Amino acid sequence: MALRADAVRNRAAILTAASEVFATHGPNATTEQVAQQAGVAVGTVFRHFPTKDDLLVAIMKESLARLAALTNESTLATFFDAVVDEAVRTRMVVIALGDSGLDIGDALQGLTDNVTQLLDQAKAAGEARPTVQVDEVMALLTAAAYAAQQASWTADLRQRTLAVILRGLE
Amino acid sequence: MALRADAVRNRAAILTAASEVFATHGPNATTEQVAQQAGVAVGTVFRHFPTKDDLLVAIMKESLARLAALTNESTLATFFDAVVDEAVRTRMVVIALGDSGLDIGDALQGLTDNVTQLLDQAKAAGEARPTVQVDEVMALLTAAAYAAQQASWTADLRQRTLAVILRGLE
Amino acid sequence: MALRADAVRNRAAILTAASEVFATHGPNATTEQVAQQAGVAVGTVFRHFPTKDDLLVAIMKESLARLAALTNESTLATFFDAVVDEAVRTRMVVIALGDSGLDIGDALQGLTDNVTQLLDQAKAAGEARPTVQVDEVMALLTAAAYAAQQASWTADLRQRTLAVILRGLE
Amino acid sequence: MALRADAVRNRAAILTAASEVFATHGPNATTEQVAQQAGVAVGTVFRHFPTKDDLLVAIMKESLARLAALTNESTLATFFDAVVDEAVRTRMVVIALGDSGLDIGDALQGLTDNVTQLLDQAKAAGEARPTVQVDEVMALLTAAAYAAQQASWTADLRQRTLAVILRGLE
DNA sequence: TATGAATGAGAGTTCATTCAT
DNA sequence: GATGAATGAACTCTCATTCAT
Repeated sequence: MALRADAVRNRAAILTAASEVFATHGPNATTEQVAQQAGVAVGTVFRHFPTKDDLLVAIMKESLARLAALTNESTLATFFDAVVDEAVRTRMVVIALGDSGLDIGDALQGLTDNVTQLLDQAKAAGEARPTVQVDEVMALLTAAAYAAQQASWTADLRQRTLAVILRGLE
Repeated sequence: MALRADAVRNRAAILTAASEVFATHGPNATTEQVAQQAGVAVGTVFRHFPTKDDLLVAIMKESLARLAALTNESTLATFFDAVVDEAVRTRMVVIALGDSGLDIGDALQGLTDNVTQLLDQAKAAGEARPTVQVDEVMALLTAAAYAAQQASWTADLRQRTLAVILRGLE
Repeated sequence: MALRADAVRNRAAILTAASEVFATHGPNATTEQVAQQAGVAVGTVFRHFPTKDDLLVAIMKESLARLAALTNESTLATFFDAVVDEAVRTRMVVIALGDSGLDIGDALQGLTDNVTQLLDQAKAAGEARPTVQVDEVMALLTAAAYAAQQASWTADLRQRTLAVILRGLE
Repeated sequence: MALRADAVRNRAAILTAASEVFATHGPNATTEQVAQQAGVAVGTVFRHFPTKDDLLVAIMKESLARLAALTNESTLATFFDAVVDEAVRTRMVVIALGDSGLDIGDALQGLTDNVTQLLDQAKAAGEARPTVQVDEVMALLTAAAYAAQQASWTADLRQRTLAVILRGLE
């Protein structure tokens, strides 16, 4: 139990490090790089995440969970913003939302459930037309997340792009 | 001259092969795989494209050029469709349109010019509001191309997603 | 004293576990596996046996000691049987008897002494010809132990193989 | 075809090197060691033998084939000698004859066939009793091969040990 | 003394790239 | 120009051993 504290701290450090490293260098960044950034040895990374993919999956799920948690206090509009924020911070969400071969189906489903509620609220508020379905909203979120990766993406461009999507949903 | 013909044929075969291979297995596919698919030896691939990145760049530019050529006979709506088609065929465009780190700036600029014309026509036809700028259209094209990668992307979902975007541009 | 009891119990548990684990998975089995089987943590294994080789040596010596103890109530024939039994139970004896590089010289010498007596008795009983020397008997024991490892080794095959060797000693 | 010469030479060099290295350091010796001994880079070893196990299997089969070839000009007695020779030269035979998890079943069967003939001849010549079966002869060959590994194995000891076995077969 | 997390040297394997033929 | 074998740096993962708790 005592040692557990260190372990928990390390696990967190590794996840944080992994987020940063993969965000900066993409998913091909080395496990070694992650370890260094986290200030631990490679072995420690592998003890916590037996496979590089496990690590990837973990940070993706974290990202998705973070987003799912936000849906409570969001409208569809602010949620699009949040997704873009997350996508900019960790390049991973986009891979997560997109079609990686990694097993994150459940986390994705969880998010989809929350987005469904958001969509229903938006419909009730007259901000989304009744015919809109969740899957296209998810697709558009993915799309927005992806577009947000561009280096040239300014605050202004971002605002204009999201505006188009939101207007399209009405 | 006879050899030159072979070389030209090989270059084409390699590009075709690369498109297929990278479309199927993603950009981490092996140069060796490309060579096999093209029916040549690895050395030949490297003679034509000194670097794997060169090969990647080449097929991206091809994709972008193909799209640029289409703008003549397109409206904004049909062009979105075309981009999605190309994105589905070669997974590369999306990387090309997106922020890959590869040097395809010029090809991208060429496409942007053509899209500008398309946008102007759309505005003239009342299909895009006057305030819309090219960069957000490019962003949305990228976004659509990306969303199109999903395995779950059905014809119906595609239609609905693009509809949202197009409606948003009006 | 109370703790000492624990320690003693642990040492025994580790040895037993190691026997089973190495018998099943060969000498490349992990120290971790041994620890789990013994129901202790790795650290404990290393406290008792500073080196994996030490552990290997310990269980080998145990095996050899077990066999040495048996010589009192054996004839050459039944002893061959006993060695084969032990070899089947713990894959280690065979390594022990063979040329492992591990330091078990003394234990081996102890066994050799006992076998010498067995051989003398056999000669007296007319079951081994006078010219036979211990070293070839030891070699044949090793050989039998090794042959016994085969997966295909049936009770019948075993009996026939040992019969040949025993007949050869007469 | 031209390069093939180099490749063939390398393949042979690797096999030879592997034999020596594994004979000296056992099957846990590194692929890197093999490569160095062969005077090639690791990649070359893996090009010829995609897996370390493939390499192991290859030299085992070579050994077994070498032995199988010898049966033509052997009697049971001289064949035992030959097996022991081979076992001393390459530690691998013994592993091959024994129960490795490696897939050499066919090569082993091939050898068994030849030994069957040798046994039949021995029976005809009155040097093996009619009741002896091949499987125990194979077991004894394995056993002899194994015993031969001992560091202490002198020419004299070897002769005496094999004599016991051969006498037992009569 | 026991625990089990951390270490880090290595092992097997891959792959872009080079170069002899 | 084409071939495909060779290269070797790099990468993922393992495991004996150490050490903080």
